[in-house]
Amino acid sequence: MIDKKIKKSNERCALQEILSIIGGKWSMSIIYALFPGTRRFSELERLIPNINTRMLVKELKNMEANGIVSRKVFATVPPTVEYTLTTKGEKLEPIINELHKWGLEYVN
Amino acid sequence: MIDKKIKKSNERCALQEILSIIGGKWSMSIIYALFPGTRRFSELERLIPNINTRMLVKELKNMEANGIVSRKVFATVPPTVEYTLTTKGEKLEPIINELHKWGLEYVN
DNA sequence: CTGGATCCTGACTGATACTG
DNA sequence: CAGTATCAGTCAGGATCCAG
Repeated sequence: MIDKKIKKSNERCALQEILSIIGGKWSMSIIYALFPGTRRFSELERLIPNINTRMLVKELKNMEANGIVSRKVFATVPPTVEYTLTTKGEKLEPIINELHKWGLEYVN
Repeated sequence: MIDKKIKKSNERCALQEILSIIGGKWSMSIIYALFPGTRRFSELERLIPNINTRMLVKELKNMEANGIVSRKVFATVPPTVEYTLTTKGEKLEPIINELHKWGLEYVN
């Protein structure tokens, strides 16, 4: 939706398209929590401090729409939903790890 | 200012501290524009499409406060201000380039 | 040229209540 | 368990005008 507006801008705007996908306040934390593998909704909610349900849902939907995570629903009682990184999402692992290292070295 | 609130959170929150520094909508575009070297304020404004003056000022101040860019003022008429990446900021180059490549490959 | 000041909108947030 | 709905508050981002 937001993408549409900046879609046809020039190459230098690529970074902004990327940020519209993974620049959300919680996106990277979620991706980070998914690196080890599949997680259930409640696991993510527990693993990511201070996130609330609504934001987690929102980011997960956004990232699913952008093909970064895949969502699998199991028709059990109680319901189970699992989130996994797609190949596209996994490619972000080295980048986010580098960013994380940069933060540890230079932040504070 | 925002940092204060999340300062004492645990390690998993490191990503959020980083995002509070370079997660702004325009931060990465500005850093990207500074990779080749020093730029004047008006150069940045011209190089970064769709940014407005206030946001550029704001982000530059934020990044200066976080030690990512350095600001040099020349007392000329008309005034000249040059912005340069610090060492800390230059360390982001490979990361942002990787992110950029990821975007070119996977966005759209 | 390089910003500061102001006003305004939309995104994010927190708390709570509710559903399949 | 995995969300949706609503109200209300804060804050980042955008537009415009003004100043040294």
